Amino acid sequence: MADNETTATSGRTATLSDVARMAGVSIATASKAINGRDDVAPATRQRVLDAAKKISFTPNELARSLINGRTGTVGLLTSDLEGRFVIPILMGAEDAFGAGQVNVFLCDARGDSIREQHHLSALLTRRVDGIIVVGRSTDPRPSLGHEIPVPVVYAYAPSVDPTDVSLTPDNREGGRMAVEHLIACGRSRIAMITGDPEYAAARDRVVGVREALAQAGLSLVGTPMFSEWSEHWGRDASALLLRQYPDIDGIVCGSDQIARGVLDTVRDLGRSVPADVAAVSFDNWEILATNSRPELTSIDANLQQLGRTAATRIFEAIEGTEVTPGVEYVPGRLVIRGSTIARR
Amino acid sequence: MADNETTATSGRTATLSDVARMAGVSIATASKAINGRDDVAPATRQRVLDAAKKISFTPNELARSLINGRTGTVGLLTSDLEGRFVIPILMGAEDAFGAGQVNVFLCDARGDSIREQHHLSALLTRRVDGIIVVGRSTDPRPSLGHEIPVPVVYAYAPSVDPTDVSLTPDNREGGRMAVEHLIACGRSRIAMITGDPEYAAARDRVVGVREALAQAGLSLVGTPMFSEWSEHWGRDASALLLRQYPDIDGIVCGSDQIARGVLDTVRDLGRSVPADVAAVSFDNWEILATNSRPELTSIDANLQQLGRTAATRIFEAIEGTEVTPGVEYVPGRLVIRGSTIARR
DNA sequence: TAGCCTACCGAAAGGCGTTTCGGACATTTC
DNA sequence: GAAATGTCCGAAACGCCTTTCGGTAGGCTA
Repeated sequence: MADNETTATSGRTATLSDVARMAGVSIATASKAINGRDDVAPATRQRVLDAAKKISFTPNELARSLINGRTGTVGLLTSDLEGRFVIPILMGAEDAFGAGQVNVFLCDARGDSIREQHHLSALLTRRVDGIIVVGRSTDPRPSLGHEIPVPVVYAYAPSVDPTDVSLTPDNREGGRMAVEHLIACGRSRIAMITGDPEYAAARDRVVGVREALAQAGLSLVGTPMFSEWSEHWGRDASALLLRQYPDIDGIVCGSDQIARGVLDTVRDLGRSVPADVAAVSFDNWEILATNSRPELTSIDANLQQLGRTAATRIFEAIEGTEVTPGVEYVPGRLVIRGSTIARR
Repeated sequence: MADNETTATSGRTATLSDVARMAGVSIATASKAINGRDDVAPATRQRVLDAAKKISFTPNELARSLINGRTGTVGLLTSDLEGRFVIPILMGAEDAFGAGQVNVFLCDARGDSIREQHHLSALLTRRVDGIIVVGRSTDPRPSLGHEIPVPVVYAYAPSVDPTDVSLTPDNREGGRMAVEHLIACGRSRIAMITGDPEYAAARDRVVGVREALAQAGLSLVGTPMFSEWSEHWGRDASALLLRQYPDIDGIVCGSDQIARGVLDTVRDLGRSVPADVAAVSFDNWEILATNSRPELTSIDANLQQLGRTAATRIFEAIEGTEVTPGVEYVPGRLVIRGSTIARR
């Protein structure tokens, strides 16, 4: 009677030995039966499985991990306060790993390197199989170093160390895409308004813009306007620009925010978008891009793809495949909306 | 010679027995020395600590967890595709747990209950100490049930089951706060434009708005305008409203997006914000609220606080403290900006 | 019938720590 | 000088599972 309490709710969660006892087999056999290994008679296996189901047994991953040295977990170390980049990257990683196969520890370092270090050691102590580091801009960031016993991939912000593995959006190619699209829309008097020149993203996109223009035998109208990533600057800069060069028919905006400011000003000046002036921007931040009038044509950085690739790289490194170090540039994707092509 | 390879880079990460061997003590003593327990002579302890540092030993959390039954991990199960709610909640939780003490598994169910179930069992198999479930709206969501062997707290979206522990923003109180602020700003002809009436958030806020108005001897101008959470609707609804009731001097907007539409229309109609019409909105989504002209006065849902509280509840439940079930309403916070008070 | 294979099962080691408990030795106390 | 007390350390069990390896029983061959 005392020992008859073999039901599910006995003490805490069921263990393998509970199952074994219930099925009248040894622990070893129970393990083999549950894991689908041979050397178990069909009838025995069924008995074990029934018992397992009855007490809703789930194997303890910790013990498993302890044995095979793999935890099936990955750390995502971010400094992206808003989660704007990290969430798509997380989703991409989950996709690549296969949902439920791998779980992700998300740690927010909040731009504080002490906190980052703290989280890093916590992740290592938990024996994650790999680490993805997500920066908050596309500017290169310090490396975590090479003392880390698991593979590390830098996403969004590349590592300054060329021997690390980094993935970052291809801003230069993005600039080219923007211009090529404007040209395809029949524009030729193209200007550029962008954000803080301290940002590599701002500078790289200008480079791409210039390249594409040159390739088409054109050049930028005026100089690229650098200042800050705000609607305010978009408004001010476009006012300046359109006053000085009234014949502008296309504007590349460094971000969706800037583009929204530009749209406001263009409308205030009595011009129409896209009929008179077409605008392309960057980021494709849905909340901004699809709520303006007209909606914004924007270059999406393909972050989910970036996350998938990051996860794949981690995977490869874990499997022992040689991963070539360096920065890999992930191409963006042009999302066409009303700011360049009038809806019918 | 063969066994002299006791340096850090021998095989893989160092284990406790490496430390013990190096310090010339037993594993038990090494453990005690490192964990600061008594029964170790100061000199011995130092020897062990030196050895540990030398080979940069970090205890394997998995083995630890296996012993004491606590993993120091928490699952954050979200359906919030954009990460708009989940990130502040994550940060709040990290704060409450103490950075590095507890790590958070972030799982994105993407609104798919199959995937949610998948993630849930993955979390349980990893023996998380607790689970926070984050919904994507403040509408009640299905319970995960009571079969789960660890404490569960529902954040943002409460559980439909009143015996669960839920935390959700106090939208009703938010509505009151909005109106009280408008009244304090000298407004008395107040209307409301909000989103989809299917959302509890939309309805609850209206209730609060009505209460506060009644308390001041006022009533809503017109009926609350329900439709969708978009700038577009904000524009259309405010145009309708201001045509019908030209003397409106205050508008409560159901979201920042709606408010931005309202701002556009008010300006288009030649009125000024806040001089002629003041506007208060909800969410305090920085990107929207601080980039409009004027900037938006908005009710912040205090999500970080909500995350902290959720973590605290989990903690209490883990510690065995009795947590009273039911829905706890977390008050918002009025953030005053230019849409209600002209900047000097 | 002896010998051998095969199919199935279980004992035990191992992974990495923590904790209990008892032992060895030194020091005090009467 | 014997007993009692203390200090410090180590053997071993434990947590939960996987895996190796040896053993048993039954069936088969010669």
